[in-house]
Amino acid sequence: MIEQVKKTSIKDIARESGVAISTVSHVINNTKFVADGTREKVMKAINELHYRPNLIARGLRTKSTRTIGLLLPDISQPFFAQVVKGIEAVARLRNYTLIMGCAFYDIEEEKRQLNSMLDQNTDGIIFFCGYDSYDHIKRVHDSNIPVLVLDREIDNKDIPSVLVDNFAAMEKAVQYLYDLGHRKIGYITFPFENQTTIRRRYEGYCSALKKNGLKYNPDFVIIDDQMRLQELKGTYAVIKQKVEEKKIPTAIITLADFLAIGAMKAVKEFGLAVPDDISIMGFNDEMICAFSDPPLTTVKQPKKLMGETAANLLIDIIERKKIENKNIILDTEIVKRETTAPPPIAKK
Amino acid sequence: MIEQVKKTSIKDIARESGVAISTVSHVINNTKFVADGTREKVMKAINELHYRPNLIARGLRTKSTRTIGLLLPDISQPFFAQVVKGIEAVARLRNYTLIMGCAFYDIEEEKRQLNSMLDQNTDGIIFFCGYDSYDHIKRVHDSNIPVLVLDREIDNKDIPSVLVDNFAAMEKAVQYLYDLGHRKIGYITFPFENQTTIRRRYEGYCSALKKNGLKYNPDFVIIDDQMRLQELKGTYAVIKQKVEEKKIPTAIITLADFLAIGAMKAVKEFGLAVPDDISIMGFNDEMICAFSDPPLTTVKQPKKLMGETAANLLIDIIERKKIENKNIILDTEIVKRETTAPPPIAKK
DNA sequence: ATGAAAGCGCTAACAC
DNA sequence: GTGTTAGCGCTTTCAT
Repeated sequence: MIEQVKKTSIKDIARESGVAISTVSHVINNTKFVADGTREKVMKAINELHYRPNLIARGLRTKSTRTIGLLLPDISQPFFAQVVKGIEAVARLRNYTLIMGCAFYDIEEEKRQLNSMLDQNTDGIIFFCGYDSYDHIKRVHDSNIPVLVLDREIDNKDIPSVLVDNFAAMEKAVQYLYDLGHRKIGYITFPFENQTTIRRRYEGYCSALKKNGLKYNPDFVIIDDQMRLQELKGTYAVIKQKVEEKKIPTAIITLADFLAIGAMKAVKEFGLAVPDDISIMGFNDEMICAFSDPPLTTVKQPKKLMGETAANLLIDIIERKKIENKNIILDTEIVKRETTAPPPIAKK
Repeated sequence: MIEQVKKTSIKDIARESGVAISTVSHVINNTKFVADGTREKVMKAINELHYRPNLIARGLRTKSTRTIGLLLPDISQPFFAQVVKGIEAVARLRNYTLIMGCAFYDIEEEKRQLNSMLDQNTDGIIFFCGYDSYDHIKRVHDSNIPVLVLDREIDNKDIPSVLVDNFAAMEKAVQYLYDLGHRKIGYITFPFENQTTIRRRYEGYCSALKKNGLKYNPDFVIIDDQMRLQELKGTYAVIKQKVEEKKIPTAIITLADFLAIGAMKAVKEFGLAVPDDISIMGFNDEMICAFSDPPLTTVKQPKKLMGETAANLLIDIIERKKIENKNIILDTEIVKRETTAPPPIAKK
């Protein structure tokens, strides 16, 4: 049978160095002055016995675990993974441990995991994306556990947040296509009843049309749920059908790059050239965008920065640093590549 | 100043329901028979006060935290993220919490994070990929903390592992190209001094050449480090140069899909058609493979399954279940798409 | 400058 | 069937 080797504890160090437990604690934590000689004896014992404080015991005592919880929809999606990279980097740098859970847009699952993180006494929690849902977040916030919402809009400005201005980003993108000469601009999105970030992009699209005197044409707008879990395949299938119905705008902008890449494949199979016959634009600036054929014009979200900003803000709050602004909005930028060009008519 | 609301503890439940603390503990954990009436009273109090056991306190007492640590190179790389998805799913299902750290192939960083996980008393640790390095893993294993290596070969069969047979996989892939008629088969890889998984693929490549009486031609083999951190861009740059030197095989196989996609772009820019002039083959079967232009032939690693298998095996070990085989090898399979075809000469 | 001891919330051995 | 209590490893108050 496996037998756990007993780890050395603060007691062992105290005995070994001939001082009291509390003294050892004070040299470890620098929490009181300890005479040089004593300190050295203690350090010697610590090194010799390879002592490392038990964080669980410390956590029980201090109520601080130096742990942050991260709730997100799905780590396997590149956008999420890249943001998480930023969070992880800062957590590590600032000496926090990251606990991660994926909820796959299931709000009950999210709550379940939230509870299990709370049970672990995480020092703070990041709600990264996921469906809109307010109550459970507010409840945690109200019980004075630091929380932060990342890429997930909620009205309550009391709750710290890190967001991108999705509305402005999409408005800018559509404006870019308009300025290129496009007047039939299509939009592809998931349904967005429960996801404000996605709805904001849609509203940005609508707003840009309006600003430029363009009429909203439902034939050019695809709102479909089958794309959500299968961004590439789903979009491909949906576009295939749309193209057959001959309802084709001169430019399509999508909610996310993978939708754009799926769309591009479908469109090309119908003999349409990108961007000569139709312009296509994505959103996110995934790594792959530079290597699609042709390389995809897109809107860049500062993924790593989003993660870093969120982690830093949350940890600042946990550590009760002074916060100037707890609702941070990050900028996006259009990355022009080769899938966008003036429409065919304009060129003639 | 923020004031933590005191959480309700087992004591509160005992008082509220008029029983002893230990009784409450027993109803929570089903660890002794408790009379129905008493149990009900306790449950009532638990529900009314929304009591949830403090896992930190329990962990201190029981030495079990229901937590598993995961050390990996970089969560932002799709391959890793997809495997992690499998790990996370199983951990969640079996009621374990996942602690994650990225070490970016820095062995010192890996050790640092390992230590911090150990400090947190994780019940087990998964070493997922990363550079070869044995000692720190062995040390943990020897101190009877469950560990598992995933996609990271080490000789010691005492240490549980989940691997893919990289040697056989690459051999099969090269054989596939050979059978298509190719006799000049190139290979693109990172250097592999410290990474057995990557070296195995290379050895599989060499072995397949040999088996078929082909001579190893250094002109067709690219081993370059700049591709590691910038798989797409790096490969693109490297290939660009190679093609200029006119050292072009009729088929190229790569260590990873992104290398293949970078290579494809470079090759196409030189006016070479894929697969008519040159066949290209990747490794991993990333989601994007089906949507590159043309869709990429590749070797599929069972990413999610790797994660699930690893998590299940580790947890089985943690829970001291009976293990039949603690060194699991998973199969790969060739996914034929449209970047491979007989070589131009063979077609004439 | 150092030590003794209480107590964080829980489990489990033991007593009744 | 239920209660009492020691103790997990640590921090922190209070004495000395």
